[in-house]
Amino acid sequence: MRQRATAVERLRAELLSELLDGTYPSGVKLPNEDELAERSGVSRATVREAVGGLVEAGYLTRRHGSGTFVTGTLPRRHALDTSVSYLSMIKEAGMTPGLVVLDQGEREASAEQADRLRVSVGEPLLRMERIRTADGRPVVYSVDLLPLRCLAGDPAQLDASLYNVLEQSGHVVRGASARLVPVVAEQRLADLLEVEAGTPLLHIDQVDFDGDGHPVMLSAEWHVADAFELHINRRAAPRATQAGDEHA
Amino acid sequence: MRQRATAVERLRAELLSELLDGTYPSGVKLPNEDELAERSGVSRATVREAVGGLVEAGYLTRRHGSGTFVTGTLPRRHALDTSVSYLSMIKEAGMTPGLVVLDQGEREASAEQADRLRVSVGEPLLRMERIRTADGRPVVYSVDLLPLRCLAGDPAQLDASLYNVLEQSGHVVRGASARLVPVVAEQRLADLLEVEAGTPLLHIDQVDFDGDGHPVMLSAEWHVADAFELHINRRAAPRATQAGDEHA
DNA sequence: GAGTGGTCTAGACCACCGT
DNA sequence: CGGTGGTCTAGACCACTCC
Repeated sequence: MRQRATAVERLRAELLSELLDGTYPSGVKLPNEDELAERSGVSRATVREAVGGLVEAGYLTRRHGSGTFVTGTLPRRHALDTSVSYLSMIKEAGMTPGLVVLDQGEREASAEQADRLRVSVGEPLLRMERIRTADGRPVVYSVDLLPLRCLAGDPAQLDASLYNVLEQSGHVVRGASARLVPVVAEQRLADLLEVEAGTPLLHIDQVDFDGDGHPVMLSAEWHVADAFELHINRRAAPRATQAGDEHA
Repeated sequence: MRQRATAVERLRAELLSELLDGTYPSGVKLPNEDELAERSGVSRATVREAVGGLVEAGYLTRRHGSGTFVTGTLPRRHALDTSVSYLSMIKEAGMTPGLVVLDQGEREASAEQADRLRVSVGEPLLRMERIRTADGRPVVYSVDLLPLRCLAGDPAQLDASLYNVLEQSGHVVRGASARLVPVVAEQRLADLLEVEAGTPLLHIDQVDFDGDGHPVMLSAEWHVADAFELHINRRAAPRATQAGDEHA
């Protein structure tokens, strides 16, 4: 199940560790790409790929002709496009995360759930209904569903993030497709999240995928709007060939 | 001002055109990477980079050992992480886009606006207040602010997308940082968007950046929730080196 | 085993930045 | 001008899929 990490992944993880432990503080210039390559015993192309991932994630900034620099301000830690674990998002926002399990049990997959998880109808699923808190205040109510056979070990031992549990079972979550829907809290949600009925909430309906692109978890979440800021970083889409590109 | 397109960009645009014009219909397998390379007169690395962008954008799917395939169904979705122009998003969703200009004028940058746009307080800004429609129905109300000096030509000639206008002025929008806030429509917004007061809306507060990373536009938008689906594709963040990666 | 994408190398030249 | 990132090449070997 475990696969040897690539040179790119190893170098990227090493660089990130050095960024986090202060070896390269904010604003400083990294060694140039040739030197990083030589130092790590890899080619420059490998360095560029490793560094590129950290640039995309916001840790580093490249300046053509000048160098590669550690990003001054902290990257958007709670950016919806990159982060996947709310536990770490809350922690990195400087708040104390908490978790209240409202319900934990086994369900059979409905037709729709089976379709989205690409399993058979009736497949046994673990269902977790929880509330996340930040500094004691409810911020997210969520219902997660995942196939029991994706889990190794004792399902009762589910203290940590479901992402960690999945990872220990050989399913590293590599990405997700999420649908965003603004809603207003009806009475039950309002009570759970300790807000007034009618308060605007952000509903996120999400499918998580592992490294092979297989769906491994369904998450339905309701976020309190002002608990902490939800950000996304957007990139321009690729563009087709068009006329008029060649004239002066 | 015009910069020669790279081989990667040219090939990517050419492939995208062929995807859109039906040369490669849904589900079919693309020629393999060696053949694409030879056919286009570039190296395989260049092909991989061009194709990789289209995979990220969701047009293509790679299957290790099998080939690269045209993504099956193009879902009607509003992918907030990749697209930046709503005009084209609405078009690509198969609906007819419309635009109603409520107000267009010049304002001086406030302290907060100047800070976010990195210009001086009082800098003249173009302000556009508009409503986008899809098949005649209001879907987005927006207020855009951008420095007048970012614009070339006649400011009265603003029929097209602001992104196009910026591009023709030498500021290609390459990305954006957006804050998402679920809200409920107060009376004025409800009237403008033809919904009832209290209807949940998604508010997006955004800064657009050009290729150099300089902010070029502020956008405040309010989206009708059920007009079409708002999606984001999430990717796992890079991870630092950790213990326990080497055991069997 | 043949075909394909996944990773990596060593080296080249270009474009941009600052002095 | 030297240093840096940006682009690209030609080729190699590996890992996976399917026949």
